[in-house]
Amino acid sequence: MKTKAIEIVIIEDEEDILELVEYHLQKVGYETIGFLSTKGVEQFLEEENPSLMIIDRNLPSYEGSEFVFNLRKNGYNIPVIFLTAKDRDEDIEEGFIRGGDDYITKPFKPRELVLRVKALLRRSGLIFNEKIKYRDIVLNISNHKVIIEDRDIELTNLEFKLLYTFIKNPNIILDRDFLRDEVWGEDSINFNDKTINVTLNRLRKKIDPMGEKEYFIPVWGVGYKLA
Amino acid sequence: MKTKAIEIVIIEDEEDILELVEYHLQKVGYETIGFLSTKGVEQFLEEENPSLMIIDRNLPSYEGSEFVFNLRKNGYNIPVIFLTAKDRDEDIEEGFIRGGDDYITKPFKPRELVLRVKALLRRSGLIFNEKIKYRDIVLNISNHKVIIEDRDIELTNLEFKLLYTFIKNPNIILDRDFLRDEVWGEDSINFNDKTINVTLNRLRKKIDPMGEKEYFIPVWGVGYKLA
DNA sequence: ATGAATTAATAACAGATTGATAACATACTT
DNA sequence: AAGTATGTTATCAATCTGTTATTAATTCAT
Repeated sequence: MKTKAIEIVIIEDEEDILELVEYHLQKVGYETIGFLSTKGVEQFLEEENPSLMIIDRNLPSYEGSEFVFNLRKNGYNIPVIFLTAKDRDEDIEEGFIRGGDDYITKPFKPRELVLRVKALLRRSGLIFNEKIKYRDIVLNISNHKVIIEDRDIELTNLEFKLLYTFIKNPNIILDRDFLRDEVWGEDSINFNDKTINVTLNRLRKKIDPMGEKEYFIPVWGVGYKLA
Repeated sequence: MKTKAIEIVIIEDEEDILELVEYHLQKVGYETIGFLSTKGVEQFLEEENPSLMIIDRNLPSYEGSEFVFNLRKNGYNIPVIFLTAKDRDEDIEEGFIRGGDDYITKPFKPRELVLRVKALLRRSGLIFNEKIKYRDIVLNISNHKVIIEDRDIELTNLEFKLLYTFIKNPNIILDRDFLRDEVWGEDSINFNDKTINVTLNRLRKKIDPMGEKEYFIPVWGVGYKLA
């Protein structure tokens, strides 16, 4: 599983605030890059593809929300949080209308900022929780451990990927093509029909040896569904 | 193709606030459904797959953020906005930690609420369970589930495709050639006249065992019509 | 209106397709 | 090279689905 570092752009002309924000974000593991103005930011977005942007509105030479509006117009879809002293109702509305995803007013609480960043990243599909839970299954993404009812269960890499795929899409029928692409990769050639059956069965045996949980419901002629 | 309305669930025990929120959301074109407590909400989510949820925290019998936490545990990934009077720093943090996407404190500004809803919907615009309704039939395309009057009905893949075809074309006479092409595929060769009859009958038995609904009207010598 | 002809509904059966499982073979890791 | 992980094949079991046969309903000509 690929764990790409998450990089966050912060645009803020007051250096002490910039440092404060960077400090708190770095503390929880994000990479940050600060700008004192919007200058050079667009080029940076183009080259680096950062995951999120935090931007002040009162910036020298280019008002923050206008800058975001222009980014959106140019097709940039990066998640944006405004962090600004402009706190009138109209200001906040303007922030959203011009393409912001969240709006935090100064003075701000660092922990709330971090949580809002995390929530927005999660909703944007850029991070996943290190742990995912479904029914009584707990998946620990970082160490590939699976815990079910306080029992540690060892899964192979393939089995883990398969289970992870289902837990990301619970209650949805995943057809065999999708599973093949997602778990085995799109370039898997000469893919045997039964490979999925067998792998899924090995997974079933491990996470539910008694066969009483009915995690995976076969959908005849289509695929499986995690119930 | 008909654009699916966006449906928003609001859980709020103070009726005047509930009405106020519904009013403002409806004004900008969203469908809303209000609940005075969390009772029945989970079942509703299962059946209707609404696009977003707004929830108070001080609710009778079930604290809002705990409810959301439990939803997340059960695999529901619906975007959630807390709308609550609980405004201490720890409350807000808790809201995000338990799975909220946004947190608005009362008293709130209706226009900001609407904008935050819109922003969150835009950012979430990933996969929503597609569902189609006709009369009292609810088809969930993503899990092939059929719900009729609160009853889950199991259909085979073929039966589902057949029903889906009719629900896509309600009140229109579908002739046998069309049904064959659509459900069985254009390359189906040596197609027996009676196959459609039998399959349709099996479907009828399952979705209307008492035979009182008259979903499918036979059109003599032509095909069938979903009434 | 009546009965023959045509089509639809229904039940029962059979074959075909698919899934589950075990056993084996190969590939991969260390 | 040993041990694990994964893919392949074969067999069995489950469940769909198509066919056929029979009965019921509808149309149409008389």
